[in-house]
Amino acid sequence: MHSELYVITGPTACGKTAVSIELAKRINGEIISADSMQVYKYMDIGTAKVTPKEMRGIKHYMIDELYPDEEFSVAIFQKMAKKYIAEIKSKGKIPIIAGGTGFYINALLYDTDFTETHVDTEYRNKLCSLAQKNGNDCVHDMLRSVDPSSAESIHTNNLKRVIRALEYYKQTGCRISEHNMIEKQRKIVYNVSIKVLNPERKILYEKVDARVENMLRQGLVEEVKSLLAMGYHEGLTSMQGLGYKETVDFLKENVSRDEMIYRIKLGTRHFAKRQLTWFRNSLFGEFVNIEPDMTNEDICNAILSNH
RNA sequence: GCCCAGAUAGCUCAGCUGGUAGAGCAGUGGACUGAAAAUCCACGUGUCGGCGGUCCGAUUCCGUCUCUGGGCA
Repeated sequence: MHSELYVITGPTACGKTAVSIELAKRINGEIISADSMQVYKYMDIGTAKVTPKEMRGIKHYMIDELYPDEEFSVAIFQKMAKKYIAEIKSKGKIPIIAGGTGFYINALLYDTDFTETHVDTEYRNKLCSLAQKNGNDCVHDMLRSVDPSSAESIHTNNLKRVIRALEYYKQTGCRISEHNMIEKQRKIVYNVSIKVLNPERKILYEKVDARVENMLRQGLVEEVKSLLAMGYHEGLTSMQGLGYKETVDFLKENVSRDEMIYRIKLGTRHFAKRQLTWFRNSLFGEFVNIEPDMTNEDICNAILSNH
């Protein structure tokens, strides 16, 4: 094993957690979670967070780092993860990045530059209400006038990204399209082995359904109730997570329990599909096909064999 | 047994008075560089239940059969 860093990723419910722990045991590693939701405290069932028992003594980072109302972003993730990589290495151990948020993994591996801007909620809200009043075209036209290239590549209806591009221009005076072009030239800064766990699609979807059923059995609804009781409202980014927003809708009696379950399963399937698109076209990880009868040891062998 | 209503894409259904079909959802592919479990885009041929008949031409009209609801006995 010549890699200084391992990445274990894959679509949700593919079995990353158990495999990464097995790998950590095998190579004397510690795990950094690359997951946009498991960072939050109190959100355990809905995020399928590793339990202390499952960890089997392997130290995990980037889990339970924040309260559900704290700001989190790819930039914060990158900064913290870099720190933890150094920490793990200094102990003579091997860092393993495990998680399904491809965007975060890329930012870390390519060491994307995020130092120039901050979140401007006021400006975002202003643009948002402008779009609501005058239509998405209005805001998109604003972008076209300052950054035609971005306007060209970002669809009018993708308000979030249109707003971010405008925010970037407002704060830096530069076009985000130019910034992105420069950042895209970056090379991976680690000697890393990137593995994408890839079960057959049909089996993956069955696993997703089973996992959702299990979450309900474990008390997802109670978890969401308790978050709401603690004052974490539905508008928070954390509460927009899969399983959380649907459960809030159920508790508000907007949808039936069956409808809630259907939506969580469906949303999770869609999510898994989006993740795979990212892994294929942006992360360029090596896909490891997972057969139903493979044990975690088998999968680790496959991960370690060709490197 | 009789009466009524249905039978159209994987699912739910649209298809004025006949010119071989179209939406939503599902599914698939894609984008993404400080909200990413978010946000956004693209892609719709299927014995129009079976068999006959009328017609230049039937998913559309007629007959009949099968099946599914509902009602009456």
